[in-house]
Amino acid sequence: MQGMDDQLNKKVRVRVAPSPTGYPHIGTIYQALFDYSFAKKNSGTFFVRIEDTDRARFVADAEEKIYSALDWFGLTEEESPRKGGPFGPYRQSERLDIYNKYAKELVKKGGAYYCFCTKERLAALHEKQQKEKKPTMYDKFCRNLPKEEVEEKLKKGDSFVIRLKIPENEDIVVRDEIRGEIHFDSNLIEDTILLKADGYPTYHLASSVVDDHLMETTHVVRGEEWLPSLPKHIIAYNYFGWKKPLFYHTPILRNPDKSKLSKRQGHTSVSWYMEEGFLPNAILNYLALMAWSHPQGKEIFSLEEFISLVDLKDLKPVAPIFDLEKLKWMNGEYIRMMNDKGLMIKLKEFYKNDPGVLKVLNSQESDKILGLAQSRLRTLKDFKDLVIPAEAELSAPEKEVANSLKEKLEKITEWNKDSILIVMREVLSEKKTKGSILYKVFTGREKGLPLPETLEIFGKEKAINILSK
RNA sequence: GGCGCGUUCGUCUAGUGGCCUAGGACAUCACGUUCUCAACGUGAAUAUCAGGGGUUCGAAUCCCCUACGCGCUACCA
Repeated sequence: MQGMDDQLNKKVRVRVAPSPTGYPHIGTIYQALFDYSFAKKNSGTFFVRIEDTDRARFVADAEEKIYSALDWFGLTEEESPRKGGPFGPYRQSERLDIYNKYAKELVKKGGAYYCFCTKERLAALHEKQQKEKKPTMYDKFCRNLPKEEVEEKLKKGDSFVIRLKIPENEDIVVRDEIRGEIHFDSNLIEDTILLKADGYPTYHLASSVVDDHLMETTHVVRGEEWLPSLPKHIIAYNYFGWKKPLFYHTPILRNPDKSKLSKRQGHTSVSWYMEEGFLPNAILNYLALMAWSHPQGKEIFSLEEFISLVDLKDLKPVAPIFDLEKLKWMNGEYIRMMNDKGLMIKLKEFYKNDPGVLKVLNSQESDKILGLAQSRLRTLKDFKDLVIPAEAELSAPEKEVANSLKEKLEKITEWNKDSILIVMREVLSEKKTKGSILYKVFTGREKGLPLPETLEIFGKEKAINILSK
């Protein structure tokens, strides 16, 4: 507990550290939500570090997209490559000399060593280990190479990596603040690579140790998939003699089949949620619920409320299945909580490239239409089907209903929703049909915004026109 | 295979030794309202708390074992 007190005495600094290897992942937002909220609660700093050390998977505009995703959710960071800050640079590819320096320092301290093994040798080794059903891990071949031999190879310009020297025969005890103490047998931990042959660091050196230390991260919030490598990081911290941050491994989001949330089964891309008309606050609320529950059991709560209540140690260790249905329900709740103006802004933004819908939104009657639509939306995307009729062929009986309706509507002298409703009822009882058929006639769908109200808004002429088509 | 984490309704969960014959939410179904679809209201169904052993007067809650699920096991993060 000593460690915890120490950390709390320092200014809270938490980070989200995405890799620009694709479009922003909902999991990154999930992490950022806890980071951001915890930082705000403790008047700390939330910052972004871009982990672009994997050149093979690098995607050029991914970083830009990460920022716009963060902004969209209102989880804007204080320090980052785009904003700068006192601990920069915040892009790992610009910190290569730093990692290099610390890797070599670790070698000097005896906590790491040069390894000249070829990928071919490693591949053969793993194959052999697999055949023998032994753990596939590095056999420490270069761990005790004579100094002179190492010097010579380096001078010759041989390709090398630097590996972490894992102590032998030790019970490594690490602490995850959510789960408590965890024990690992050091003999089962690989002498992991810290610095790659291309001079780039791996996560184990750059992110988890050097950067988090140099950037004074106090609380590391990261996915559960990192738990197995925690002992490596702890060992490295110990070699350096650095004070460790507190570690929180958040439960991973899962697909309906329980595997790690993936593109194939779930929706992982932030842009998908944007395109489907989800509200950022609703998503955040839902995400918070995935690893945390409100002390009073509330399910709907604002970011502000979450910030005021959140404590990282209350996060749950159980990996939840991401339920899109519940998210949709929640999104609908958020839509219903908005005032007319707020909803209008969201809709105009969402449909900015859709002239058809935009025309409705910019019309005189838009407020009334929004009022009718609001309780019928689960996502912003639902709005279009409510206001833009579908192309549909009417059957013979449907045409008959349409004609009868037209005839009666034309006779109305006082055009309002009550008189329209009377006519609708007449038609329904004469033709002995359900109300849905009236909707089919007007909208091409068997459902829609309440007809008396919408027809009143449209006016007699327009209503008759629709039926004349 | 090895190591680690996890396990309460289909799903998200409440629950920290007696208030639990297990509560809430989503989804489902029914009813009410009704011009359709929603929204809203009421109600129903769904969990032998993974299984088995302990500890205890008493266990979903503590301990052990087993099973199952997931994660990791890369010069990815």
